[in-house]
Amino acid sequence: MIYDQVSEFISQFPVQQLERNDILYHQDDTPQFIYFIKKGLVGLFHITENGKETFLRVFSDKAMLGHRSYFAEQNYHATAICLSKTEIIKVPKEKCEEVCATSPSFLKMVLKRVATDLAEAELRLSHIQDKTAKQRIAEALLFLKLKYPDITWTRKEIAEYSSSTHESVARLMTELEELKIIKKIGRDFEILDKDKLLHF
Amino acid sequence: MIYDQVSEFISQFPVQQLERNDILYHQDDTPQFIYFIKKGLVGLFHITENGKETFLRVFSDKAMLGHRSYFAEQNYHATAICLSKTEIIKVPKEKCEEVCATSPSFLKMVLKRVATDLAEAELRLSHIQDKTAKQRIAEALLFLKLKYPDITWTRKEIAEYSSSTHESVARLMTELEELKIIKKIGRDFEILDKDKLLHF
DNA sequence: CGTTAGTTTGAGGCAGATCAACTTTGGTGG
DNA sequence: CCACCAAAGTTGATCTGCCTCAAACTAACG
Repeated sequence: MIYDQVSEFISQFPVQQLERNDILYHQDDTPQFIYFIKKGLVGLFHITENGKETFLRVFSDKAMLGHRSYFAEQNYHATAICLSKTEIIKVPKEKCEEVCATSPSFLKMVLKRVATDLAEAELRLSHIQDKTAKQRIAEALLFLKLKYPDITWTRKEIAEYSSSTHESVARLMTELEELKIIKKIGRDFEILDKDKLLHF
Repeated sequence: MIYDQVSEFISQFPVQQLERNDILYHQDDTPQFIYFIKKGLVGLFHITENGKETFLRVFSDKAMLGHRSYFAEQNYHATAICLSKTEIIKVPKEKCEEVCATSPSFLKMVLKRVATDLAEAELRLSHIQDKTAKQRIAEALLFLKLKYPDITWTRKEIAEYSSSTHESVARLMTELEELKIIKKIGRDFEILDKDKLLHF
């Protein structure tokens, strides 16, 4: 775990309290920090010229973010937005160089993380060809709700994660409720039958 | 450049001659080597259960491959296939550990490469939502032909790179020829008007 | 040449995006 | 604590891009 490895080091930096919808950094900005989540949830979203959003990654407790751009030596390719109350530690990028220099195992862990994320992104790419929108939405419901059960995911977020639209998500959720596979609770929902949802 | 950095080290390993369609490694296999291309072209393809192929990455002279799986400590998530006559150097993975241990700058360069590829994959994901199949095919034609002009790309390869079908590629190419934007030459083609193709 | 992998073209169908109108939810401020 | 209202969700109707299937053609290599 990267966080545990560097927890002592990052404890020297102040913790910042953020609310839902607060922005850590904007697409196209130049990296100044690497961020660590002490507690909370952050989403990474890419926005195209004509306003289409794609939900790229989720970060939760002890996750690091901003590292991809930093190590690629690029501006941020996406925007990081808080999905809940979140406690963040910002490490100035100059300090990161110190860590990289002193701890080669840190680099190796970051590389492992990024290499894993690359496979995930490429498999999602392949997935889009292969599965119907309904299947992708079903999988997004499973992934988001099982992994992050405390968040009331909006239809829009689910759609942007599954490469679909909020209308299609609403329609499928109605269908899934009739089949007793999920149960809607206000704007939230719970999963009643994992297996049926997985093999939908 | 990673290759130049390690060229002396890898020169101790034999060069292997491969032909078009030869396979470097198969999806799901466990990594045993890291591969360096001395000369030639290799494509990385993911195949889903029901046989849909996605063209993930292209590797040319001096490129490294197999590193993602090695550093993620995963089996290969895709298959590497030669797109032309290719000279390959295979470095056993035990030897890689030596390099990583002795050369921290090597790790940093690999991390930069993988972090860059991650952005590219995620932007392609976002792209699929945003652009029509025609636009994506036009961009694939540009990318593949301008960057690797000596290859006669098949319609299938272009389709798998642009998340489309070989029929749609053929149709668009006919249309683009009528508009004098490209010119078909046997199975190959050349680009007559870059700008029009880019803004199609 | 003959063979086969690759290409082209047509016809048809449908998944799911889009647009629009209406309802519900849940936070907030009086 | 309730009333309000903006944001989120629902549902219907429509429309079309492009995928799929099929069949005929042709380039290129041995």
